[in-house]
Amino acid sequence: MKTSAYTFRNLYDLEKKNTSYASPLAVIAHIDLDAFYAQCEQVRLGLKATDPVVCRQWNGLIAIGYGARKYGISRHENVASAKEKCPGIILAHVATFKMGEAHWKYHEDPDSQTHKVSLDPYRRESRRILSIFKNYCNIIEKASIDESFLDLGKLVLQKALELFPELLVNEVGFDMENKLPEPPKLTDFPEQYRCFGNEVIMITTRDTNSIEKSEKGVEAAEVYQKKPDELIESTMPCISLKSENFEACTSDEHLPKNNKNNISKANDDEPLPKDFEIKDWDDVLILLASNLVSSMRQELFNRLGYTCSAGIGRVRTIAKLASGMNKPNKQTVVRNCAIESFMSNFEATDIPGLGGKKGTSIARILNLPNSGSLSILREFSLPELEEKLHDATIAQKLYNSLRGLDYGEINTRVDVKSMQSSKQFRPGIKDHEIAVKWLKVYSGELAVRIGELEEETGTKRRPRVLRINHRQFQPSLIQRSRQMPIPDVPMDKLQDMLFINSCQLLKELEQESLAASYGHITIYPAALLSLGVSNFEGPGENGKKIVDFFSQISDDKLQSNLKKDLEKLPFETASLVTEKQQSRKANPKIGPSKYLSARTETESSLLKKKVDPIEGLDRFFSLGKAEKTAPSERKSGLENESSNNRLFFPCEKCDKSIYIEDIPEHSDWHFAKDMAQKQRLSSPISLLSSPSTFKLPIAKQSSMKNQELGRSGSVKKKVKLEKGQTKLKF
DNA sequence: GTGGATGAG
DNA sequence: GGCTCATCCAC
Repeated sequence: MKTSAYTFRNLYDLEKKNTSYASPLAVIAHIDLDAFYAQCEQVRLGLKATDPVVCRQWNGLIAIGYGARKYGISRHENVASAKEKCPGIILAHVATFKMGEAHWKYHEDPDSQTHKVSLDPYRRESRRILSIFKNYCNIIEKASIDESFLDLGKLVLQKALELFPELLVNEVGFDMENKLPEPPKLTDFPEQYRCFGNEVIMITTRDTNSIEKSEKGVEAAEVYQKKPDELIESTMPCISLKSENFEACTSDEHLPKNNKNNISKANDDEPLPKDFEIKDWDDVLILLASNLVSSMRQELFNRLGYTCSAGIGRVRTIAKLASGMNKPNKQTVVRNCAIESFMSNFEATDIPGLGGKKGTSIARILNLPNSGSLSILREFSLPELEEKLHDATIAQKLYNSLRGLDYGEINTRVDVKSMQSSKQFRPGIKDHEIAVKWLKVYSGELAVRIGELEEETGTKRRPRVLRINHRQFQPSLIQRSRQMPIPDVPMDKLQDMLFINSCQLLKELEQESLAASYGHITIYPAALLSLGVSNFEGPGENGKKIVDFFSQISDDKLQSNLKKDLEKLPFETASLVTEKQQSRKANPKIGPSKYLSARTETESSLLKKKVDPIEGLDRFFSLGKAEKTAPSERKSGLENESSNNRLFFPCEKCDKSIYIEDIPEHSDWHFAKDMAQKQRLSSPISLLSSPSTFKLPIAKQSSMKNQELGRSGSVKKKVKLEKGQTKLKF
């Protein structure tokens, strides 16, 4: 009688979140929505999965539905060639913001000149989908908008204990290091679980039939595919959910057919492969897991109409690679005994995190072939890898990955670290004014998303850093960004605060460019303008990235390693460094460090005087709450736009009308005046009510009436104060 | 902290 | 290949 290779400890480790993923009996699933954006559009438009739907962004295609792939349409194609291949193609354009409008919408004929892409609909669907999975499994990590990892350990353990009472531990003082009892035969298995579920492809091995690779101890993979109609009824833990009103697609032949009325006992006519044999308890667990995932996918489809592909295996890497193997609408199960042969299907660069330069560097250092690299890689011993890669940690991780031993936790909460709203411009943005309008759109989008994040997590989470980024191709490729701290403001003021500060950052970019080029060239035409927030503060610091197991490999490290291996590299590296240094020197007047020190100085001096940023901002925005005027008449620059479509405020101090994007600067000017301080280059909006201004009595302010506007010299249109408009207190 | 680079889809 | 998003890392 043979016993299990696993211990009771291994099994019961599955019970707890912080040990389950590390058990050799761990069961991890990776779920990946099929052609997600395209499928979202297909569902939104009430189409069938077989319809040729593509998701379009301007004239490019960003997702090709599987119905359209039949026509040979792929990414990297434009609308014209897609139409050619498939005249009946359904081109669904992504939702867009129209310049100047606060909310995205599915515009009829969006123009990249006047519209900006919004991915919000997909984020929303992503959340709905995830919430379905969460009803089954609470250890779930959202890896991206269309991917998630699940730790199924606890669920399959529960099921296994229910089905196989011999696994229960009743004795006091039982030694958990004892081996598990002999695993059940397939025939001992309850009939309903004697399959893997719907549309499952099992990666297994066959002892009897080992081919050439067997000499290296690698078994040949055998692929077994279940037929689509073999879905079984799940008795897995599942909260009963009321069905939603999705009706399309249910008749589609490509999709799972069954619902509660149409369940077949799976194994009646089509059992598991004849030579499938439960080798050990890991097979039992993965069988249960596969059934569970099948049910989850089924429920997702029944309720929301989405299909997905899934991979199931011992670790994240395996699950991830497996989910990509068979698409769409299939799940791939990798038994532990098949890991080695399974991995041989891939290249080193297929391993998550090694897809780019890092993987290439490693391949070069280790002299890996273009194909079959993973098998070769596995021939390196750990010490060899350590020696060649000059990094024990990386070597270990790589070594483990190749063998499916790279146990990684499933992080229930992956904290968002940054958000960004950006857009590229084909003919570049031509001037400041247009740029400001886009900043308005960006800040609106970001504010909404920050709000959604807080709603979703139920906790207050705010970004602390605001960053603007710009790129231009004339005269050469120039890319610059500027950032500043974000003050804490109430949610309803977030958008305006972001907007005003982003305008300030834009000005800094413009000035820097001006200074750098002796006044002749500005940042326009701008080929890219983006606004991002980062450094979220709030609860939780357990964020771990999904893909990047190899993030610690610094390029420099790899470069220096390459240096040691390849003689010629040092020259390249050296010349690169020189170029960088030179480009910095080309801008001697206003270097980043100067900005940095100037701003820091200003801030700290203000902070010393204990200016409350929130109070300051409240004051700044107080006009929006003015009760003296009727709501209908109340007008502020924030809600009202002047004839030329620019937002403006009247300044109480000098009675001039100031465009909103100029407010920070204008305020700066007053501040500078008051403080007799010239150095100031920028300040976040929270500091607008600088100490002196903040306390200035009205009378004193009027004495500044005739002062000229700020240093930039740009022309400010004077606008008459409208009826009922409150004066703005700077 | 700031700015640039990289990875992924 | 263009576009968008997110994160990491050197300075």
